[in-house]
Amino acid sequence: MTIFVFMENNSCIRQQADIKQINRCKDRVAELNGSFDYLSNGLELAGNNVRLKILFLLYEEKQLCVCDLSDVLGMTISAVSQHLRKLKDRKLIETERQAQTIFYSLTNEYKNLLEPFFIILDENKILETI
Amino acid sequence: MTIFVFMENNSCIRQQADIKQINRCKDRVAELNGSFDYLSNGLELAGNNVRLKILFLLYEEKQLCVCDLSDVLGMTISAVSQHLRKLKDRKLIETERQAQTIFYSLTNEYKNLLEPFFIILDENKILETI
DNA sequence: ATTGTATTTTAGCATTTGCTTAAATAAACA
DNA sequence: TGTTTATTTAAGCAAATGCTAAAATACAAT
Repeated sequence: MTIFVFMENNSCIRQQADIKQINRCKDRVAELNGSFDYLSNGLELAGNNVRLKILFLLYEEKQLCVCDLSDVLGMTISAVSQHLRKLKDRKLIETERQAQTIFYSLTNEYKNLLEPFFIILDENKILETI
Repeated sequence: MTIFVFMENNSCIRQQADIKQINRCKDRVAELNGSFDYLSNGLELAGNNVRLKILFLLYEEKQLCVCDLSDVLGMTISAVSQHLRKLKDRKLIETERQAQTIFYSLTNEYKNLLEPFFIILDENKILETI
């Protein structure tokens, strides 16, 4: 049985396009599609300035409540709560109730994933890294 | 000279709040403020599913043009071009013209910063890492 | 049961995002 | 010089985001 693989250049207008390269890229994107979704799902939330601070503070302090965070960040409790909800919905953080206070902490999953950044941040070495 | 540091709990309503902890957090946020800005600036863009793919493809292939990317991603050239513009405006990528084709590539700065993620993605080990 | 404390949720609104389609540039080449 | 090729830009629009202010919920303590 012969399988014909037509590597025609049907959408890229560029005439000198490297069709092998393009097909390699297509395969790669298809192969890693789930990982892209997972990663962008997390980075989308971590990319917000306020939420990045929240995530980092939880990394450093292990656990904090909305009220602590609203104080630290100088924001409304309601605003912070809404950020926490997004982070919780997507499993970046989890909750534990202690009496009347609800403490938030990083899930292990995302602690591991975001750690490379937190280490850089922790040492304030952003400018050295780049 | 004596400096009085009033550690009153003036905004967090929670009565048992750990004021030392809150002040430590406030100092940390103030100290790392520039780094938070820098990092969220990049992650905000990398957090988009399409742009994450673009960044990763540039990481793997060294350089690609809009047309290649539009083909690989199955998107309009215009749509991809607008993503590339954002990435270029914020210095995540840079351009080099070769004849009629404009090639995009990662800046060293962000190649280093995003590398931890790309390595995980590259090996498709997201599920092992977390 | 009632009050107080901690937090979430809802509705509303201005702003931003990401796309589409169409028009505009920019440089190579006949 | 005009045409082709590669790409960007602009206008427009639906959907998403992030906040405020007000109302609702959850649990503790009396």
